[in-house]
Amino acid sequence: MKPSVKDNKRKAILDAATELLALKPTATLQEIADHAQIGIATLHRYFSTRELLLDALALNAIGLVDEALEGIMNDDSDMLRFLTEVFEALIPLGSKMSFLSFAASVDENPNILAEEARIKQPLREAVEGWQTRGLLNAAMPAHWMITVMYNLLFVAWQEIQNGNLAKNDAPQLLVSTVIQGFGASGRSGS
Amino acid sequence: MKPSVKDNKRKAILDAATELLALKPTATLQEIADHAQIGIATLHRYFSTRELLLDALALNAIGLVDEALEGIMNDDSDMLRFLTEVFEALIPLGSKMSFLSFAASVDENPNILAEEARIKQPLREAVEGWQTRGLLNAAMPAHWMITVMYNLLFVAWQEIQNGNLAKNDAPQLLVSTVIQGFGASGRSGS
DNA sequence: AATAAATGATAGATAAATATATCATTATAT
DNA sequence: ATATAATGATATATTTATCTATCATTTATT
Repeated sequence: MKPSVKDNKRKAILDAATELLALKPTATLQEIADHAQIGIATLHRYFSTRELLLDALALNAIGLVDEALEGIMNDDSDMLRFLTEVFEALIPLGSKMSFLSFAASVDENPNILAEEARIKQPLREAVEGWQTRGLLNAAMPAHWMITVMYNLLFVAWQEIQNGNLAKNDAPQLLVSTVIQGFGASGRSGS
Repeated sequence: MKPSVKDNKRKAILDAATELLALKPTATLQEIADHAQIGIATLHRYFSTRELLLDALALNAIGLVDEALEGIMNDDSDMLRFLTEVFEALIPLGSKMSFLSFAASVDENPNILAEEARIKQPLREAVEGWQTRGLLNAAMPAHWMITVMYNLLFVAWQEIQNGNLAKNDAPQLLVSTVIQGFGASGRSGS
């Protein structure tokens, strides 16, 4: 069951491709091969068509998110800790998240749309639980909160790439942003 | 100085093209023409090459944002009102905002990058002022706040398009999200 | 070291997108 | 109503991207 060297290379290609396509969705196969530092012939050996590559990218992203969320259980006791762990796990996957939302909606692939909804389930259930408990604003639609959080994962990833945000600061900043907002800590309303 | 009928059509094409490209950056000229409900020959008459079309899209987006922000002055007295007005003005331009950030970074067009920074200036100055006054969290990087707000403009626009969010609810929801976050209204941090 | 597998560069073929040109039809203006 | 301008459909050419095939070189295996 150990991943072969070929599997590793395949994963490296997928990672590089996702990274580039998240920033430049119109990248050609040649550009993708360059970014992955391989010849275009090799790229074709691993993924015979662009369409197959895109499908593999989506499946890879889903698998990585599943893997990252594995083991992060919500014991319903400590919301901030749970959120921090989720963000720590998912920020490095920012480009994958972004690609997923885009590619899935673009390709209208129902399979991938379903998977995308599935991987959002844990966070959705957690949010709804916290709303019931009065920890989160019950008047705000849960769907909006989820959407915002997943989008901010990509924003954070991008800011890290651009050198505007320290990797280690990102999870806390995200938690603070979504829970408290930008308001001064004491009070916030008018 | 009145816009001619041809200018109006030109703008209509730009609007339709932005809308489509924001959702599907890989759209072909044929798809853009279809979405704008014109023949591809007419599209070529207005914009002779794809590159010229993309440049025009960026310039149009910048002009619309300028126009939308015109007249919204920050009197430094009422942060929530100012933010609400900015969001009311910019949410309908969500697809333009999104296209701008993407196209500019993709094309590496320095002109557009500069304009993009310029249209963010008013909000940046306002945020920094509010931080000084203690209305906003001074420990949070202003750059992060601006980036988040501009990204959420597109998210809100998208949610409206998808039918998940009422147009009239969006500005308030955005203000609430960025100022208070998702926390229950009373208190938020641990 | 010898063998097998994988790679990259390159060339060529196919397919797709973009760009140009023509013409009949529709809309607009006067 | 007529003339002018704009449009859309279509055909064609050109460019670009994708895909396939070949072969020498590099890398891995034993």
